[in-house]
Amino acid sequence: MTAPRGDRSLGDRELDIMQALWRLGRATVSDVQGHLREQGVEIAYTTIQTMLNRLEVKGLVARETAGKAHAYRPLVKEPAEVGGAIRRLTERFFEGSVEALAAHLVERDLDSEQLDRIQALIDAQRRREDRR
Amino acid sequence: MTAPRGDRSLGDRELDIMQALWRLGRATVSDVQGHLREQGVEIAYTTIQTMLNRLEVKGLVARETAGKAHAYRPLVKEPAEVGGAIRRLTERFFEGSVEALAAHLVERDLDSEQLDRIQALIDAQRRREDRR
DNA sequence: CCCCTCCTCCTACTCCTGTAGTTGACACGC
DNA sequence: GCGTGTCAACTACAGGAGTAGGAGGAGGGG
Repeated sequence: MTAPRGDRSLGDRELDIMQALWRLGRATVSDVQGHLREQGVEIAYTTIQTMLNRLEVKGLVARETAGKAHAYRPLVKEPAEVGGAIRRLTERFFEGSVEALAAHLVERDLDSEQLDRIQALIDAQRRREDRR
Repeated sequence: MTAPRGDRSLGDRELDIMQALWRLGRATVSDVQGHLREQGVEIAYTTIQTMLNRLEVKGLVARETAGKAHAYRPLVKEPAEVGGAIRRLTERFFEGSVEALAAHLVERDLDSEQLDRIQALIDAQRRREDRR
């Protein structure tokens, strides 16, 4: 009787690595390590290797044998993960309503300059939609 | 050399339980179980008890011996957790910018009716801020 | 007075994440 | 040919989340 799990999002480190792959497009373990190092994140080579292999098992990245080192390629797109993360957040705290999240941001997290810019975005967005 | 961890948010079930407490205010194990059952979530009594006790150790809930059964009370407010969740999301995917998250919602997730309502909220918010 | 029910407390086990060492293959420079 | 460095593959392990069983106490109903 153990947790079947299923929905579960990625862990922090897994996301670090996925993000490196999203930026790099296609990368070896060293590439990922180098990228993370630039971000100030230091992880052992073998750790990254382990994570990448586990991500492959989960079907989130593909491995291509390229010469000596393997190259890994993300199979899910970043937007999908962003969407998933937003969905989880809204389901958890806003009864699944993205609008309620947006309302929360407007009321709590954004200052008036930011509101101005969001305002402009809304206008632009509406023009886009009208045109269609 | 193990993960010191530290930032990590709550797990899914822990959040289920915290949310039950936020709704109920103060509740026994049975109360929580009943509430979760209404939400269609079925967890064993002792499981909830274990989670609550662990949450107490973490300092997220307080336990009060009330008659026969213990009563648990949330020590963190829901808004704080919502804020934390939003912060984590933005840090992860939007370089820490809440505004970028808002922009994402406007551009991807909200339809024009929702934009209308958000628009109205922005206006209201701005009036509130002007007054100050 | 005994049994049933409800609760607490303790214990245990699995899976997943995060971290990394070890080992062995292989290529390259000298 | 031999060291040296780079990789892949395998192995290991700690800690947290999630799940729950079983022992034992306390109280109410018959």
